[in-house]
Amino acid sequence: MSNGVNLKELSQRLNLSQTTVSRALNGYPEVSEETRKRVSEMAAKLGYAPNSQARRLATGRAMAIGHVIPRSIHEMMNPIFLEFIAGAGETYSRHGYDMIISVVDDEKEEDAYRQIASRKKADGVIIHGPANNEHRHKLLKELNLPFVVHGRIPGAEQETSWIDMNNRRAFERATNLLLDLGHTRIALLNGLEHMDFASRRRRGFEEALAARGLTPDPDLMRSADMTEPYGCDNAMEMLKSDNPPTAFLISSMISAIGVARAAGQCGLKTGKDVSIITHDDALSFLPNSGEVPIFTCTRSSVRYAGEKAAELLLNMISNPAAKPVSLHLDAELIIGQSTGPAPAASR
Amino acid sequence: MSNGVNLKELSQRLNLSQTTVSRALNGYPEVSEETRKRVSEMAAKLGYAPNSQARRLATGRAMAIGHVIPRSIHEMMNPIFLEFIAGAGETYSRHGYDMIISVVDDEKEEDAYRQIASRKKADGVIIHGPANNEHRHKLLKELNLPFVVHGRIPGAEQETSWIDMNNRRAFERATNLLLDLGHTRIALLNGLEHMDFASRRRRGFEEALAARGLTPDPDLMRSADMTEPYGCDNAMEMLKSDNPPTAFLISSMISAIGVARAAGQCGLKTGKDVSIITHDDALSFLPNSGEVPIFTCTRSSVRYAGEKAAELLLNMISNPAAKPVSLHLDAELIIGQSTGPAPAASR
DNA sequence: CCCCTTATCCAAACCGCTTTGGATTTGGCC
DNA sequence: GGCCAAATCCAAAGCGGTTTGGATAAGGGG
Repeated sequence: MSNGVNLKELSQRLNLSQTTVSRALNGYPEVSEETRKRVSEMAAKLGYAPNSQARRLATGRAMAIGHVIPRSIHEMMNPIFLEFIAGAGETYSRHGYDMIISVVDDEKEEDAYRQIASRKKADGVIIHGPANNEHRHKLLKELNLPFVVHGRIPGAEQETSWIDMNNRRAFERATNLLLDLGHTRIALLNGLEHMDFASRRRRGFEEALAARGLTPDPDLMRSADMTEPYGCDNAMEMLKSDNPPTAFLISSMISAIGVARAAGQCGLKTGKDVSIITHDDALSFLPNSGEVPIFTCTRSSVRYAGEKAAELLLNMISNPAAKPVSLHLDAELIIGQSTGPAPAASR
Repeated sequence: MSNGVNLKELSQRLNLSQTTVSRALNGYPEVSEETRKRVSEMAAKLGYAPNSQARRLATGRAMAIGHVIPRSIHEMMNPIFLEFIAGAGETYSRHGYDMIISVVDDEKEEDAYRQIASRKKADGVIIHGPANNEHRHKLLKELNLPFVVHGRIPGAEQETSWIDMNNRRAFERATNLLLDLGHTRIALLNGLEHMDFASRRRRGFEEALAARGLTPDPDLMRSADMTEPYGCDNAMEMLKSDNPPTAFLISSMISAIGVARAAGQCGLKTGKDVSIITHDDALSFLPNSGEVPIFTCTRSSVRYAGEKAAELLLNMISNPAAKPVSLHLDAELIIGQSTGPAPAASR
């Protein structure tokens, strides 16, 4: 019951060497099935479990994956990150890996990676939220620390392992849907566009417009942290303008909720007077499901991305020579209650 | 540049013993300032950092705190948890501790704690979301694993260290505010009431009503995971009933947003036709600030709670003999746009 | 000048596990 | 019966730090 038999004591109780006991428990073939059974029974009885630090020291593997998140970046402190973590965490624990998360001051981010490498705190890391001018991957290569990117690093797609959804295509399709419904004044409430995912979404939006000979109105394009008030305030401002949009394309459910609130306050009915398409990361506390989801959306489970990213990384670690591999997830375009034909131009 | 000098190599380069080098770097007094300087310079130059596994093995301290979260519990997979983690994480890294998070199947929760203890994966843990019939603390005591509770364990307040906000009082005050505004039919959209925090909030609500001779209407009290649709659907149902509430008291901003949506869909103006008070955990992506916040709320920063919880725990660890200590945070009652006098009984 | 602190530094043990390189026993085959 | 390979098991050497118990040198007082 009391915690704390170690290998030595266990082996003494069994009249066996530490070697044999260790091998028995770790499934090596050089030990008879009979002894193996005897050993594991005694281990269970005494509640033996190998000290992880000792094992890690001996094997040279940290059996842990690091996630470092700069604390000021709101973008990261967000539920999307959490959901990703949840997915990744499942994979880790299924494989006996620990997940260690470091919340650090921005200027200490590089330091954090260096520490992980030099102190051997983790066998690999995940890069979250790559920016347009990303640099972390270079540091990590230099540090010889395996990593997987959640998202893509522009210009380094070939040489890095990553998992990403098709941001450009998703927003292109969403835009086309709105265009097909007759909307021509479409607002884009994007995430921070110095991030790669947001740039791609914007590109998808613009390209879809361009394909129909439309040029985006700069007044209808915003970019910021995806909070609820961000959605509400900007939508409000646009809706009250002389030439309001009839549709919104939004990068996050949370902001979309804000937009819906603004619409309500303006006396506009969502899905009728104003159309909304949002990206939906399938967050567990913000379900947008049902036969007819509240919001028409492009959906891609970020939790699933977390699971997969973790798998990629663990593979890289156990197979260091392998080439970089990447996973491209396709977002679904799902019709909900928030879209409808553009209202006849009346006002 | 290349990572990987160890203590031995470093000491050889310096013509010193490992002992001296170790002591120099760890600030022990038995080494002259001159050598200490020489040592640290060389360490910096060679990029030396002690291997954490080795250090942990030698010192017997894991220098890590564990957070185990059963994966099915949506309640835990929520942004509140994330925000708490963010706060705690800052404290940890400031003190050189790692944060390890285990996402495990429900039935493996106990197992996870046992492993942390027996394999010495962490020096302590945080208990999240204590239930009415909580049991984890007993296991942890048995395992001799220091812990701090985020929330309170009913019946074990004296013997455990915890940090909590005053849930009962906060909801009592909020209810009183609504009563003062003339509302008598007040709906309670609570979190899962098998959780301690939700029970307390309900108690506060009921006691405030009772103090004015009112008995709560069971039809106006709901309890579930605090999602957006939960708020919307239940509010919708109530508002469409024969005898609708004029005010809502809600356990989470997210659900409050849902309630506001329902109100909008019913053509009711929030803060006029219907009043809303919500608890606000001060989540970074759901700001409810400004001169006049959107929602009238009881506010308590869960991120701050995380920081403090971590501090309590680290103190416990470095001072194992100390008595349990607890921190009781008071939620602020903040007036926003979502409350107003009860409409004259007209319908 | 000698003895006793005090200031420095070191060799070696230890933390608890894995893993290498045998040693010993057993069994099959000619 | 003798020989060789397979099957078991073990002693000891790491892994990379921290820490104990001295040893050595330097300084101070009588």
